[in-house]
Amino acid sequence: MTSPKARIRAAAREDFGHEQLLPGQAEATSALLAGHDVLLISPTGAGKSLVYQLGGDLLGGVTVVVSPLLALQADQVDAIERAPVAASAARISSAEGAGQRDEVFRRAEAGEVRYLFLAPEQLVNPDVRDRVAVLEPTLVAVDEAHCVSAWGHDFRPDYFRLGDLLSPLGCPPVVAMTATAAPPVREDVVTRLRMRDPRTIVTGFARDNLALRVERAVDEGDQRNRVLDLVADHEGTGIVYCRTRPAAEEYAAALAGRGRRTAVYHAGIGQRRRDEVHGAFMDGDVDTIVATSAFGMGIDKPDVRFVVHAQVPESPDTYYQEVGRAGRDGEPATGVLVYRPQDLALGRFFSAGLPRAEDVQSVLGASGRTGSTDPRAVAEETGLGPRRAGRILNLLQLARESEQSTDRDGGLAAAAVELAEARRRLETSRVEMMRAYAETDRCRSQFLVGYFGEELEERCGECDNCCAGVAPERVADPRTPYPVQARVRHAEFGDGTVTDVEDDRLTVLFDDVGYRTLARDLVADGELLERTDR
DNA sequence: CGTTGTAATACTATTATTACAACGGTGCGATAGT
Repeated sequence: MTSPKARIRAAAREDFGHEQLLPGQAEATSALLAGHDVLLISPTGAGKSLVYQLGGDLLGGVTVVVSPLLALQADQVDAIERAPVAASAARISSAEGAGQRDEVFRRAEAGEVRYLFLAPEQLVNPDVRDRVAVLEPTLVAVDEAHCVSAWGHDFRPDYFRLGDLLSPLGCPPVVAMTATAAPPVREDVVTRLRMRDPRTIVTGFARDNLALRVERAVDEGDQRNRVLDLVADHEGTGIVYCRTRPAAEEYAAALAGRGRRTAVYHAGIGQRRRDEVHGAFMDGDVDTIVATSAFGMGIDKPDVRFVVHAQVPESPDTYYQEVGRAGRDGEPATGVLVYRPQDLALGRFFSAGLPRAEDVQSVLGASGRTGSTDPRAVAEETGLGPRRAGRILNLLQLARESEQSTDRDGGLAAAAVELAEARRRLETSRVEMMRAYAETDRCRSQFLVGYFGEELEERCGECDNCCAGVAPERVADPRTPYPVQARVRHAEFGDGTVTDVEDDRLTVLFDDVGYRTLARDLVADGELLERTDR
């Protein structure tokens, strides 16, 4: 009898043509084979896809892959069909007609489709859901799983319901994959997908070939000049990230005027143009892409030499993801943030406002009367927009799950509003953590890795703070009463988990108010902050 | 929250000041019109 690891290695070699497995791949796959759910956090390009491919290959049957972008699905379908095992992959989406969809299901029922790709929205259709359930999938893979947390709340509400939508499939093992997940995001993914006793596997947060820098701009003119000069100073391929479409257009024009081979990319330029620009970027016909956050998932070009942020993003989560597109080939690369504190204000604008108590009541009443939790039906009944209705339904659902006590509707509505407020506080605290990153004297890699709940023992030696000699040596006093991961209770902020310890302060992720950085001498006496896990 | 553009008000005039509204990201699916 061969060991599971040997089976996995053999399958990787024979069926997918990989002589070596990357860190975490065998571990994650064997956990799946043993029937566990797996949360796999690992950088793009570190072979997350191979985990569900191997899992599906070895478990047999149909693997359902939930993936957020249609373009991403197309790439992955192609990749599987090119593999030596020649497993067949197909997808269900609005891009195919009813006839093509029937054909895919017919082939899948005949055992000819091993990997079935779809967006969460497809599963909302009961017909699709039933036909997928008939296939009795043996594995469910959720790609870009952080979307469950980041988008599920109101942007793409069906992500929020993904756990519900997957439950008719018979509860096969689930592997959730993402390149970035800070502790609250991990928690969200696990809860929303109803993962059971999940194994969390984390690989490669530190990026030792990436030199991080922050340049502080005094005003808008200074900011603009710095961005343009930074791009001029860098050879090779790069990405300039902006927060708004007009800003992206403006920088692209200015860079093109300076003779740079430049293209602009955002959701307003049309799908056709987006495909062209992406193609030109991959082929090396364009050096510099100036983009909004639309230029994101699925961008995997190994030789990006620099990423410049013309404006500061709303969270370290987003920043890490965007700057992480530099230097995937392992060669030296730089990530520069041009920082003007005013730009942080946009984050607050973009975050959704709080629902009005009367709307919550009206949604609660409507869904009670009709017995429906379908956003469209509730929107119809209440006269609210489908988006707003959907968001409130999500909040009510959350309130039910966390409260258990559904005794009074008034209590439930209040709990829903309270949850919206807590979510908003978390978002605000993320903005503050981004401010802290921009203004820290510490090693920037240590800061970012710490934000994601991991620890980097040594300073990177590459970032501006390390190079300037201002980054303190490893900060944690081993005798600290509040080590990383300790559970604590604060007199004002409530319960939380220590996420980062420095010489003179510590950062705590509070359950109700998000991240807070506390001065060590203020909590030294143990009255303001107490440990609750021992 | 911050920036930008427009209108109203200030007013020896030609422009200066102020008030205020508008705008700002990410994508699925379905549908209407070429």
